Amino acid sequence: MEYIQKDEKIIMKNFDSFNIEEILECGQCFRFEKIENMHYKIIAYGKVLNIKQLDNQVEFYPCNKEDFENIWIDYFDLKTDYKKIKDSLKNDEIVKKAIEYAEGIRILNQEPFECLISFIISQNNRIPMIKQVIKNISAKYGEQAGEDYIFPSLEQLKKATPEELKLCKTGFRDKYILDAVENIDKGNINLQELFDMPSEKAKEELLKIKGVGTKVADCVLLFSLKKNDVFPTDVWVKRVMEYFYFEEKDTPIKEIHNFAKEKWGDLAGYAQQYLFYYARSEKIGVK
DNA sequence: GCCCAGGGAATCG
DNA sequence: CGATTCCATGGG
Repeated sequence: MEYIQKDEKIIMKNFDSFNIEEILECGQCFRFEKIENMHYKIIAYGKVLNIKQLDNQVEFYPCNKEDFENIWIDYFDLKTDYKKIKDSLKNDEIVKKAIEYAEGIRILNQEPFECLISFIISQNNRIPMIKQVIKNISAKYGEQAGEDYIFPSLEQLKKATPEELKLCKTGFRDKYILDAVENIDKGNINLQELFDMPSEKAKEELLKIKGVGTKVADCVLLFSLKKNDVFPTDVWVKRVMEYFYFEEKDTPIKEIHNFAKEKWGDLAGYAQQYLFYYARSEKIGVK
């Protein structure tokens, strides 16, 4: 991979395994907007960024070299060798098919606080609605950046009341958001420390929060805390796993986790993303 | 009107 | 432990 700065743009060339549509539409991230085909706008790390993918290059703008190196290389996981990961996972014929369906998926490294609140909102909710609620919360508590709003910091979200959150369409999840904010504010949970803990220990910490269960915790671990061995199992992943590996029989999440851990080990999280995107796009296992 | 959504808490047994 | 029920809201 190479990149150069040209005016207000970073232009990336000679990259591998990068498809902006697949990266953003694979359900890991909610703060993006499709401008046109292969042109998206994202909001993260206090910035608004356009990503426009052409045949042999990807443009990031507005963006300078400093931001690209300090923020976006890690955000887009550009130091990770996906070719190697995919080659290893392709030993499994089913995952191989899922990978070939979306070779350009990458797992983003999102901000832990935003990721945590976002996946609390995701529970028993639909993706367009989740995006709307996060947008509402950002507009109410976050800082404005052009026509957009940055997701609020802990200090900003501390000011929220249950009544206000409900006006943002959080539904019954208002108290869960506030419990997360309170736990972090009081130092009961330190998100930064979770980076240095093994997955199981970090997960225990997240589970202290009311409204955070196995699935939400696993998403936060995988999408913001670099824990690539976890296997978030939502309705789609459960369906696709049962369909391909458990003879379409109803299978407990625990059993699916054990199966994934044994089969894919430290790459389970990547396998999950390929399977999720494939299952949701092709509606695998839906009756 | 009915069903369900990238689930989890509360309350059973 | 596992199984049920409820939770707000909106779209199909």
